[in-house]
Amino acid sequence: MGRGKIVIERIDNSTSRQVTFSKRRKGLIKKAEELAILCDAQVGLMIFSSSGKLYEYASSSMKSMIERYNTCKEEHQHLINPESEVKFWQREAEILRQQLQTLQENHRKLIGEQLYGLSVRNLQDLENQLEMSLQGVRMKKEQILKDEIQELNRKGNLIFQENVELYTKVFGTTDMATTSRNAFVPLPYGMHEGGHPQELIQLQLCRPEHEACETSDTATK
Amino acid sequence: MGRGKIVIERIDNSTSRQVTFSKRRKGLIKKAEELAILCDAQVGLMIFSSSGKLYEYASSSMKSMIERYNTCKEEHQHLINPESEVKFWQREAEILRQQLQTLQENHRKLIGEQLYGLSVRNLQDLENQLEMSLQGVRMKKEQILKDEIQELNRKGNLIFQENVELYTKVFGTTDMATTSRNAFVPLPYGMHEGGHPQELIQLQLCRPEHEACETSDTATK
DNA sequence: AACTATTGATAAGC
DNA sequence: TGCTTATCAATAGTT
Repeated sequence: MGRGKIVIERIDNSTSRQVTFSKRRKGLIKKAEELAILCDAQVGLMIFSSSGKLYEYASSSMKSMIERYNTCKEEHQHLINPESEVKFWQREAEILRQQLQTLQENHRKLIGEQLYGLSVRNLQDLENQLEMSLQGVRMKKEQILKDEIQELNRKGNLIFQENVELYTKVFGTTDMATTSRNAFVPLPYGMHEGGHPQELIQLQLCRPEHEACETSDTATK
Repeated sequence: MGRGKIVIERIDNSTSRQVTFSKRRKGLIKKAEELAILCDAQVGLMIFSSSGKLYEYASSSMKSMIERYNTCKEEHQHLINPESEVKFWQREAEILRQQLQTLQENHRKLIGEQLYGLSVRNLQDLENQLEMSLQGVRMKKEQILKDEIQELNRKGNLIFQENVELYTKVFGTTDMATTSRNAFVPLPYGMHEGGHPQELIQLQLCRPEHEACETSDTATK
């Protein structure tokens, strides 16, 4: 990805090696960070230049990365001294406990418990947040329902067309659509060919409470 | 560098997060290796997927990398300590990390992110939960506002009475009190003679739009 | 350090 | 997971 293709081998010219190191190191760290964020991963990266200078990136902390690495590898070969290791893990647990508590409190506030000590302003923010969330959830729900309906309609159409074909085979006519409309139950699943576009209209998503109430009201009347 | 630009933030959809993780991990390791070769650097890279699996690359060996890292950081004092203690704290941290993750996921769902893969039923529950929360928050907010108003009125009354007393002392009559009492609302802070009691009347709580709707709904039911 | 022509990486789709 | 392809991003070489 440059003006020309290059072979991956040690760059002889020390200046351009240096320049390339600088550029690629930056790119590598950027990509490491992106991976951590995008994929919710824990990434640790350490780079020693040929002159011995250390560059590092860690999505959490390099120390915890190394600890985790060691745990994972079960290589407790004292890569970090044991006493400070105990302290490290104690601190780690403390931090996690803290985070957990904060999150729990947030959660309680969010679900409307533990509202003591909040200002009107805070409550207003919370209210807005909840309304947003609610909107998101409702949109998602409606989307699923709409998709389901569309799928049902699609299947219904297929079945209807099959019916038409079968009818034709049995009676040698395509009249079925018109006759059955009068004779039997109306055609299922919003057929269109020569059919009842109105029925299709009924298969859409209504707002729950209101319309439900209204329809049942008018029905009883 | 794909079919479209993407924002660098946690990918909600777990499947595509997985896929992206796989692709980018590969790319990252490749670039790490290239950097090491091209620039004669020592590169160590460790990646934990969100599910906890470890992937690593090291131009030499990870162990030597870590040792060099520690040396570099001057964190290399070896002391002896029961390993079991370390393990205990590691387990503790792991448990906490787990809890944190669970809670975070719940939280994300609750605030309407990460709704992928939820059933209509789940979404309905979520919606109900959110509505309940919203109600709680709104009640709390109203309570605070009402309390504030009451407090203001109380203070207003006290000040008014003080004013009456002062007035009496100065003019030797309680006339002012009786006249302004005809206006029947207690006088607010720093009111002057013949003040504007109407302004106090406006200090009551109006129901916001939504709740007005909801209450009228439930009322009709 | 900039600047771009190019190559390389990868998002989306299957 | 792997393959394909249209696009975007990284960067090699140059100024």
